[in-house]
Amino acid sequence: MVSKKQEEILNYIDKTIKSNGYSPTVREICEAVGLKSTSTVQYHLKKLIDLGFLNKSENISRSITSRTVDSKYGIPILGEISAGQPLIAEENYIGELPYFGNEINTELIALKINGDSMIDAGLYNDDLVVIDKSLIPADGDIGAFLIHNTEATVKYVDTIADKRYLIPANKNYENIEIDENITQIGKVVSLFRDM
Amino acid sequence: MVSKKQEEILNYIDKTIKSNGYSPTVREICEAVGLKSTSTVQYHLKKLIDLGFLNKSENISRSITSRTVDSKYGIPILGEISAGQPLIAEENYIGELPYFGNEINTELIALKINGDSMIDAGLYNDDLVVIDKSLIPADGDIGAFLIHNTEATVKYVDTIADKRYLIPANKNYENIEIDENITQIGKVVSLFRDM
DNA sequence: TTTTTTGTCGAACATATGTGCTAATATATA
DNA sequence: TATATATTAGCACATATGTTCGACAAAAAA
Repeated sequence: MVSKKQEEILNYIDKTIKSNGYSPTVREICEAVGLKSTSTVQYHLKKLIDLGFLNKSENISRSITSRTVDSKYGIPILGEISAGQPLIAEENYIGELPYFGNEINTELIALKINGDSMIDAGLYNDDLVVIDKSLIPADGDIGAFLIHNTEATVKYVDTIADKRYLIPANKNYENIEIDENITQIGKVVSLFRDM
Repeated sequence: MVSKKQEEILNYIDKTIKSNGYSPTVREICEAVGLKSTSTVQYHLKKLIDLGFLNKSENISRSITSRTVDSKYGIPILGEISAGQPLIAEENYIGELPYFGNEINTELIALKINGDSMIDAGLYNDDLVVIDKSLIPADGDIGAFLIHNTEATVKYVDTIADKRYLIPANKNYENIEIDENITQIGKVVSLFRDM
C-alpha cells in the first residue's frame, strides 16, 4: 500500500514538523529523500494524502500536516478499524486527542474502549486509551490488539503454561489465546475519560 | 511592553497554528489584524521575536512558531493544597495538562487522585482529574472538595434524607456529611491516567 | 510479449511570500 | 516646542514554492 519511498517521505515530514515546528517544502522533501524532480514528490504526496496519512492545503506553502505525528497537534483517535485499510486511514479517524506526555513520540494513537471487559482494571466503556505502537506489551501490561485484522481490542497480556493470552479484567469474559489471527498494535500508555 | 497590536498579532498567530497546523504568512497577518503594509507586520514580528514570544526562520515561509501556543491553553495541575493559599497558588502548581476542549475555559484545574476511595468509580490512585470550577456537582456527579480548607478530595455527591454527603466509591470508606468545613471546588469533568 | 501501472525526471510557469527602503504620522519625552 | 520613539504605509525586488505537462524507464499484470 505504502511504498518504501512514501514511507521515507512520511518519516521525513514527521521529523521535520517535530523538530522545526513547520512542514518542509516539496523541494526540501525532494532533496531529503534523494529524488531529483519535485513532481515525483508531488506524485507521492498525492498518494499519501489519498491514503489519509497527510493533509495539505492547495497552493499554500509548508501546509502539509501529518496525522502520524505528533505532539501539539494531537493523537489520532481511531474508531472502527476497517479491514485492509492501514490503521491510520481516513476511514478510521474520528478525532484527535492532545498529546500530554513529556517526550515526543510519533507512534501514538488513541482507541475508544468498547464494552466492559476491562472494567476491573479501571478501563470503562467509552474511555479513550492511548497506545504507543513502538512499545511491546510485556506480561502484566495492557496492550491493544487487532483480531482478524478488523476488530481492535484492549486486554491484559500474560503467559500461562508457555502460552500467551489476552486476559480481560472482568470475570464474565474468557481469556483469548494469542495466535496468528491476533496482531499486536502496541502498549496502552494512558487513559482519557470524558464525564 | 507588548502593545495592543502585538497582542492581537500574537493571538492571531496562535489561533492559526492551532486550527490549521501551520503558521500564517506576513500578508495573512496583515489582513487579519487590519494593517495595510506587510512591513508593519514585520516590524511587530521583530519585536515579538525579540521579546521571546515567537520564533522564526529567515527567508522561510510560514516558519513562525509560538511559545505561547502550548502553555496558553494548558490546565494547571495542583498538588498538595496549602492552607490559606489560593487554590491556584504557585506553591500548589506541579505541572500542566494540555487543554482538549474547543472553547477556552479558565475555570479548569487538575488534581491528582490520592488513595483508593473512588476506585469503584474507576478513579485510581495517581489519576489526574480535571475539574471545572464553574460547574456545581449535582446529585450523582463526582465533585472536588476542599476539607478544612487544606485537603482536597474527590467524591460522589448525593442527598440522603435531606442531607448532602460526599460519598466514596469504596465500601471501606465512610460517607462524609457536607458542612461548613467543606468547600466546593467544582465538578469533575474528565480523567487522565498515565500507565 | 503486450499492456498497464508505478516511479522517475526536467523544465517552465505562476504566484506565494519574505525582505528592504523610504516616507509619513502619531505618541511620548525632554 | 523641539526631539526622540513608536507605528503605519507603499512599493519594489528577489526568491521560495506549489503546480502542470510531457517523456521515459522499470516493474507488474494480462
